[in-house]
Amino acid sequence: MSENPVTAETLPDAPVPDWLRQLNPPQQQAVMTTEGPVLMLAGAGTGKTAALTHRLAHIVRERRAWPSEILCVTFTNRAAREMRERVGKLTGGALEGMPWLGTFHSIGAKMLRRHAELVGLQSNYTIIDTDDQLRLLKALIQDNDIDDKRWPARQLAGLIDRWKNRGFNPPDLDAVENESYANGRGQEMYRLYQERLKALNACDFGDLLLHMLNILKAHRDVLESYQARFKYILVDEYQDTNAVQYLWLRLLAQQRKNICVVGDDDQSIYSWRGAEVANILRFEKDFPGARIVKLEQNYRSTPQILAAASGLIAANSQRLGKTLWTDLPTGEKVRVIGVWDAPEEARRVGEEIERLEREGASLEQVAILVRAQYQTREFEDRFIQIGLAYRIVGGFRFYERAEIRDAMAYLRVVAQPADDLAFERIYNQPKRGLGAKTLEKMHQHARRTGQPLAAAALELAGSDELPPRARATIAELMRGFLRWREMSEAVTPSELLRTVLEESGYDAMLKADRSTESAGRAENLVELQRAMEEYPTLGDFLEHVALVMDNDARDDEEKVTIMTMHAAKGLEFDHVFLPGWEEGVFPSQRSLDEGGLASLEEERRLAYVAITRARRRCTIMHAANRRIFGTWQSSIPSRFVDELPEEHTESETTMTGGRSLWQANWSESEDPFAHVSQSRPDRSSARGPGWQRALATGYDTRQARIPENKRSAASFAAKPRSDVEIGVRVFHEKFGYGEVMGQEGNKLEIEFEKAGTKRVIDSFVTLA
DNA sequence: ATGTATCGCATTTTT
DNA sequence: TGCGATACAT
Repeated sequence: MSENPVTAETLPDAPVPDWLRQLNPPQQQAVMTTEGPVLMLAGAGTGKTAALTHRLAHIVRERRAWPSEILCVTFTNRAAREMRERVGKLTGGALEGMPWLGTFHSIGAKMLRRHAELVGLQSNYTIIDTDDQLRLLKALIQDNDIDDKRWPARQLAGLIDRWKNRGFNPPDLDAVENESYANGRGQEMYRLYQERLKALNACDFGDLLLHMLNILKAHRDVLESYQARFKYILVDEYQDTNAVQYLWLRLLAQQRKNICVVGDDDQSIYSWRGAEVANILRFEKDFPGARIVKLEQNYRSTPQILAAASGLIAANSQRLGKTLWTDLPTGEKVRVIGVWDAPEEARRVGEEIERLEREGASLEQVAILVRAQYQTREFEDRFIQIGLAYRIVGGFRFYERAEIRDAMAYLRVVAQPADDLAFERIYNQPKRGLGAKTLEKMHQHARRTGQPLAAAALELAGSDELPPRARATIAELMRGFLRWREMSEAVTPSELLRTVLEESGYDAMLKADRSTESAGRAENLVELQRAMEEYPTLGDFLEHVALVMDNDARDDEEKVTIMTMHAAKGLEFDHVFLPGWEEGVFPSQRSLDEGGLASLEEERRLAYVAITRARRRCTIMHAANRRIFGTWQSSIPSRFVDELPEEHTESETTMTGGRSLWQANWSESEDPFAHVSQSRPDRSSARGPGWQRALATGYDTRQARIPENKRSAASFAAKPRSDVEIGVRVFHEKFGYGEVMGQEGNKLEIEFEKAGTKRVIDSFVTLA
């Protein structure tokens, strides 16, 4: 059967196998059209992953290719994992490896390990993260007498990143690009940076793709071997590909042209990171005769949600244009709620969620999507107060924590003695009394002798260049590394780490530290050891950390998810809250200022993505006052609010037409000040001049204006804890240690050592 | 070498 | 407002 290829023309006659019947006709077409280029335009919620996974399974089941002959690229580890699982199920789990299913970067890294020598690296090269990158650039900038105030390392990092994304090697930069850093020294710095990386046997993220592209371009034999291997190529989220990724794919697909890309131009939200929507728009030109399949039936959202999103995105000019439809039953209109200020916004969301909970909704199906990370704080504060379980996605990732990176740095030096960046990170961590002066000496010596830092340090320890104390300390540290390196051959990575932490004094340092975080840090390190157990060699683990930095903290408790709209792409929730729809916040001021129409349209696409995450209910909010960078600013509703089609939305506001917000709140409780005067005596004078002013401006009235809602399940009803009383010392996960100053029902007033006085729910603290 | 005061500045983010 | 970096004192 495989010698009789199915072409697009013969498709109509091809019988659709039973197991594909559950797919709709366009999806079936996308699956069955295995030969030749295919562009799948898949709107939000139209079952594109189903189509993609079925297509993969179909190719394998029909024996058109072995799993190892299919290249399937995604952008995130999450997407790759999901794909792997779902294909596994479809093919009866017999699919042992899909070695070439993964993110662009992990596939790039894998290929590069095989051909590293072609770009002057060894196959055990280190993948450095942005933190290392920044430190390296900083040193470079200083060495070259560039004023890092005027030309910050961040900026150079950003430029280099952009150049790499666009496929530029240092010689490829034109005058304009070169001028963009330090008056025409951009190219020079880029070149020096690349040289430095090579000397360190290291790569940054951009290199994983760019080096590989260089290799494919320069070595026909390598290119041909991959062209021959990959009988089929599948690409997810094609609208997010940047120039390098595009060039990569075009080279690899050139021979067989069996490439299927899936994307949605309306969901392109990463152009600021180098993604080029143009890639999807010109696919037909690159691959003449490409079959275009549109997935337009939405299986996710109610007609109202879909209509609101469609109406909004229609305001964009640059679109391929799709018409999403659904036959799901009618639902509620999209709600638009105007509130007075950000704290009230958080309060409203909290109340709504508690209501949903009472109605039987799972917190797992509730999400709050914000434009920027800083907006999460307001909700975090509020949810802690009312005792609502939440999870903030993004923010600090596990592998970005200082203690984890320290531990990793030790392991990196063990695995790769030339890893100066790692050595520099930990040579005085824990504090050993080695400082900037010692480091400078080590650098000098390293440069003179052309050795890595660690080797230079070892030599210095045997000379009189350094004071005796420093020499002894370095010698001790280096003995440690030699011992650990020897040991790494014999024991598992996990055991090695345990020994290193113990012998380096890192454990002892944490134990000695009585601060709030040290206990958590120690736990994180134990968690790291646990995670390492899955990896046979140190190298395997280090690559995993560099590339698969996901930390799906799999906890069993049901929680509301708070995250950015960007992070939410590809996810769905029954109930979605979209706070902060105000001019300047969303669309963000920055994009309005510098990006012009193009970036306004990207913001609009972001709004589209956000709304289409909702399955059943979508609530948009805007506040009239918000504190930004410490100062209160009044704001007007986002233009996106006006762009929502009226017939599918329902507006409500707590403060129009003279009916003021606080009046609305008063009506809920007979004496709104009762609890205030009890727990906050200092505010009993709230009706004085300060109060008048507050009424007029909206400042500083939050405590008074927020009587605990009586329906707030977590705040009331609960019995006070009997084991906590005034004067007791307690521990709180977020605020640390503190002393109980007051108790009222299940609420405690605690004076925290670090965080000041807070009111918290007693179930959130433990006895210290 | 290390701890404290002050200044400045502020998206989105995966790998 | 709150964090991080840098400058200064110990």
